[in-house]
Amino acid sequence: MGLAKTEIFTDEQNEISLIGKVFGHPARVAILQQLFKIDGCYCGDLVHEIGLAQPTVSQHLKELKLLGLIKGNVEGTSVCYCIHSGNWTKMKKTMLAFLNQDISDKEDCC
Amino acid sequence: MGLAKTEIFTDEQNEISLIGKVFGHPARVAILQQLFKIDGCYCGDLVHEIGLAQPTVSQHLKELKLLGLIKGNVEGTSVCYCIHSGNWTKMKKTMLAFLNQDISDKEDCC
DNA sequence: AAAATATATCGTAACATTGCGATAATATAA
DNA sequence: TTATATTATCGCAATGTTACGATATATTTT
Repeated sequence: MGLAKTEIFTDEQNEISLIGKVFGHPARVAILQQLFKIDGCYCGDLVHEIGLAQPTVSQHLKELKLLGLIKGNVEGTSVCYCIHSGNWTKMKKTMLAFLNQDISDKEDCC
Repeated sequence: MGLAKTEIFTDEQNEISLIGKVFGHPARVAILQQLFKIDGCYCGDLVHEIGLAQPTVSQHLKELKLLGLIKGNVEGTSVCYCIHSGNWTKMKKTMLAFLNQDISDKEDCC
């Protein structure tokens, strides 16, 4: 089917899975790392940096924008991209809560 | 194509994307949360807990095992599952490094 | 041994994702 | 206005994912 049954899961579980999905492709990870590295707007040639065709990169940018992790601002003929710091922080909070679930000190039981 | 070009990305980027992928389905998130909640082995009816068919749950468990986040131990006719705490910690380290990339204090530029 | 129980694997249908060529849209420059 | 430059969208082929019925496997019980 290829279609997750989201209706049987909690909002939190679905939200985490959406975040997971967007991190689930190395190109999107690379784009985010690049935007952090630049530490500002990246108006340039992300296509050249990433190494995929322009329509492909554009599509990945769209998914990052859709989840709100990045912003894009038209500036002349090009578009400047940067991390949406507020949404990044929110996302981080959600993921940290999930990742930091306590692991008991006892030995792994199996 | 449906096939990520992993060879053009760094090991770190690919690793993060594999982690993202496994978190990219609410059922797998739910399974992990359940295993944390129980805080020990879960030999029981994860199928009933999750609400998907038994082969489907088994398949999700397999993917979690493949990434090393859980362990399964045969115990009689059933199998006990628990978090692989060592690998969870390693995974967490990787994800935290990615999530905690510094966001500059200046306003979002775009 | 046969039945019961629990989990894994196989096969497959439905849907999603990835990648890119072609092309559209938008803005600047000549 | 026409050319140039940059990004977005469309369309499609190849591959991946999800879900589950059917069935296999393995262990315990009777």
